[in-house]
Amino acid sequence: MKLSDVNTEERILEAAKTVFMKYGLYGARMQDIADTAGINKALLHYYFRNKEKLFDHVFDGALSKYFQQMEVFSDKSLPLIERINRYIDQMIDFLTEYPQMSIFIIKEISTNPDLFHDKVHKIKNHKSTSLIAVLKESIELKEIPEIDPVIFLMNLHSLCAYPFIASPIFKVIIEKSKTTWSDPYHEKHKQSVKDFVAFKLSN
Amino acid sequence: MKLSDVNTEERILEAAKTVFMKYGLYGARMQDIADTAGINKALLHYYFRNKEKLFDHVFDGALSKYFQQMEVFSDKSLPLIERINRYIDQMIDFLTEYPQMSIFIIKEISTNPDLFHDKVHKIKNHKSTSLIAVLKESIELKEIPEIDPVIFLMNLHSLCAYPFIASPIFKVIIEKSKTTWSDPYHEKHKQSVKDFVAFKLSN
DNA sequence: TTTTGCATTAACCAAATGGTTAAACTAATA
DNA sequence: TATTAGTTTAACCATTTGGTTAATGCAAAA
Repeated sequence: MKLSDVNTEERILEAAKTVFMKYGLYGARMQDIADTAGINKALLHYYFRNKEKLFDHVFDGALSKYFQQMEVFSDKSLPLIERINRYIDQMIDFLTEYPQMSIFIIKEISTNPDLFHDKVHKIKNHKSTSLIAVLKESIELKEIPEIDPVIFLMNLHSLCAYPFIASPIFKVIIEKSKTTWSDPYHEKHKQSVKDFVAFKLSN
Repeated sequence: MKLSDVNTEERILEAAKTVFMKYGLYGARMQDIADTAGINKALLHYYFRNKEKLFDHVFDGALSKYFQQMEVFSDKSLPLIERINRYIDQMIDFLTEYPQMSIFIIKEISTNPDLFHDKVHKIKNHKSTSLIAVLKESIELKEIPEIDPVIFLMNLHSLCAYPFIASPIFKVIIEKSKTTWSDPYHEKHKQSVKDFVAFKLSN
């Protein structure tokens, strides 16, 4: 086995990630991925039998990283609000690093919902305690007000993820009314979500 | 001119809307649109020179309808909170009717941000008073707390639109913890956003 | 009825694209 | 050095796809 083995596969996956994230499954071109990786197109098919196999690798990786962010909900050593606040920090940091992630996942899922169903189930089984269950428990223990856990989860995700998804729209809407959407807003964004959580969960 | 003229063009646009919304510019197939409209593929190019022209028609229509929802912000005859609450009702009703709308617009914009910039500018000029400006004014008049208008606008949009965008994800996450995401949640969703607004804008 | 001009279609084309093949290269191994 | 087995490539193939063309249909005008 040559040393370049790992290297080539790595480079392919990195290139695939970039191209798939930008154009999606349909829009991505194998030639584009090959060029980005600096290799021959046939070599793609040598390492990954076909486009779908390659896509699956990228997509699974993205999906698993995405859901990985939610594991903090299960950390029983922390108070509920603290868990959620950490999730907010983590998730927003994560999305700052991979701003295309949400839109990429959603794009593919909305185009092909069937395929998605199985994949999430496999991942979901790893972390047994979901936020919904945790919330229900806390409500029963009267630790938090009687909110609807599903609505709350939805609102929480919305506040975290949507700004990254819709940033091209916001950039235009906001226009010159403020400077670039960058660092200062990053923290303000986090805080606004935390405020929302505090508002919803305080007695 | 035959009567069927208008009819055919209508049917093409309707079909194009359906197919483009589902697959996006890249993924949509002219043959698919033709089949959906029940006509020959060549007829598409007779009415709309090429794919992009046809897409533009659909996209422009979608974009204009989308931004049209925000016109209520300019209605000076209503108190600010009332305007925003109406916007929430309108927007969520609108997205309930066209659940693919947000993801469609965002998908295309994120793939092709340049083209988008001009289009919004044309539309934006029509409604002079944006929510940001209105908020700034109200803050100066001490009618509402000193919130960051951009953050607020972002949060508001997030809460309204994201649930529709991410509904495939939520459907899986929620799973059997609740029944289908439908009518009862529709109103609950609206109310949760209104609660957020009340929380943010009340002194 | 004949003509005219738009509407519609079947057949076709060129380019793009995912994928294959057979040959060439390369570095260990015998 | 010769062999072997994995790696990489150029050339090629079949299919898909946006788009064209030339012929046909058809309703109103002449």
